[in-house]
Amino acid sequence: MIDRKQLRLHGDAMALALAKRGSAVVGEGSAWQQACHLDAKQRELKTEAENLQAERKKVSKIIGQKKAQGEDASAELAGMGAVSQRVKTLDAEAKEAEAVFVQSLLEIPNIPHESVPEGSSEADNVELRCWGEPRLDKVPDHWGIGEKLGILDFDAGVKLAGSRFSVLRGAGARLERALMQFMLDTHADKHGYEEVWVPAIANRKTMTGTGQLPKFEDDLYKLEGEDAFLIPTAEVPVTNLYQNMILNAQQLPIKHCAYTPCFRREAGSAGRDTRGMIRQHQFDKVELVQLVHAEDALLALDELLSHAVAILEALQLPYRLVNLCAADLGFSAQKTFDLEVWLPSQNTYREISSCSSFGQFQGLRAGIRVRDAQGKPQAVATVNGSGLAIGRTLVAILENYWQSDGSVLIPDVLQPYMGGLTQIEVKNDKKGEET
RNA sequence: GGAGAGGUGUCAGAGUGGCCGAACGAGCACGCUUGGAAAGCGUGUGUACAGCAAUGUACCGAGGGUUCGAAUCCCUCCCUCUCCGCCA
Repeated sequence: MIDRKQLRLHGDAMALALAKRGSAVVGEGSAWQQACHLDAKQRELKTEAENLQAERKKVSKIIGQKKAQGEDASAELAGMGAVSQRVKTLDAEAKEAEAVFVQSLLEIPNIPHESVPEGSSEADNVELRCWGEPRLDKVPDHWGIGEKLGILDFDAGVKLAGSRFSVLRGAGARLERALMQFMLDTHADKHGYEEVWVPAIANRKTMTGTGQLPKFEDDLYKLEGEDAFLIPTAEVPVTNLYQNMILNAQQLPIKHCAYTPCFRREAGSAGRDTRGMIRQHQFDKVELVQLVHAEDALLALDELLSHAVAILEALQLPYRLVNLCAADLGFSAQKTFDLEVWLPSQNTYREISSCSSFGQFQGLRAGIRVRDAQGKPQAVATVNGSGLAIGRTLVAILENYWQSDGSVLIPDVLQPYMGGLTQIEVKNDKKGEET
């Protein structure tokens, strides 16, 4: 959530910065315009209601005193009913205005940081650097590789749940688990993150705290009969661990890593990546989350990014680092670096981690604060990123470690987690017949 | 799922219509005391919004209602605990 005081004091500058995301964000009928319009109205109503309440409080006190002393209070009592009615009306109006105001505030995206490149689409994202030697020989799609090895089964996923679900078998399932363990161990033991294990279901308030709601309800799986959702990322529960808390300055930085399954409806991506494991309704991810002082946000982002990078480099997967332009920035993000892994079958880099700073945006929404030097609570800044998306990492390993005999080598660092297995061999087992 | 109890400030815990933003205590901070510490004494100690400020208003799980006036009475919902049932 953007800061309402900032909105009032520096509205024009904010509008300018927001427009980097696209003119519609601050255009006619936008939440931005509504918020600007409602701010003054909402305050006027509140002031009026408060004044009347003060009046009522004063007179009520006198009535109480008089009655206590057995005096006649009918003079004061007269007309108070009407005042009370008026208070009720005004108060209701003020509350309504406040609610609508906050609602529109919640629909305004974060303000891009000044270091975010301008742009109108993902084509304007800026490549910062590449690492590793991209493999340029002909490599089959990961689903082809996986099915030959008998470790990927998309038909089974469809049968059990529907499209965009898959089943891992044998060394594939083991590889998924190995990646999870390797990533968590690395972040917990080497990068200083405290591991947490959290629910994969979050309620509306929690979803609002990190910015998934109210705008993106269609992207979430909602639970029947309950006001709760399957989480699209561990960011949601992990960040909200500190929802409505005032932290001590010494507690920061807070660094958590967590594995969770993630659930996304992929409502807007019909037809994209329909084959394979790239875009699933359910996928595994190890997430990194940091809560820091506002002024440390961008430094923390660099640090967190290096932690995600460390996993890619340990796995010897070629990648490139991209600075997202304003138009491609997520709703809550202030600045985002994407890490894209090389997929030889597609002859391109594909996103495998997204590391963002949210500034105080989530801190303001979720009510996560820390006392400053004066003892006043200030919203914390949040930073998070994938470290990494496990399914896509598995895909990258299949393609980058594929050998022309059809087998796939296991990266050195994963072998201990695979029971010493050094490669996955082609299997010739026949599947049963579908009936 | 059934029955019961309960949700008050950092914690513990009073408060059943006005003198309650809220007792007493603990904790914490500062000061005094001390060779130093403990004890003791004193002072202070919530959040949000509006305002340059003085200050005002709101908040006793959430939302409604009754009343001139609600932490306190009524209704709805949420959550926690205990017992029973079911269950990985």
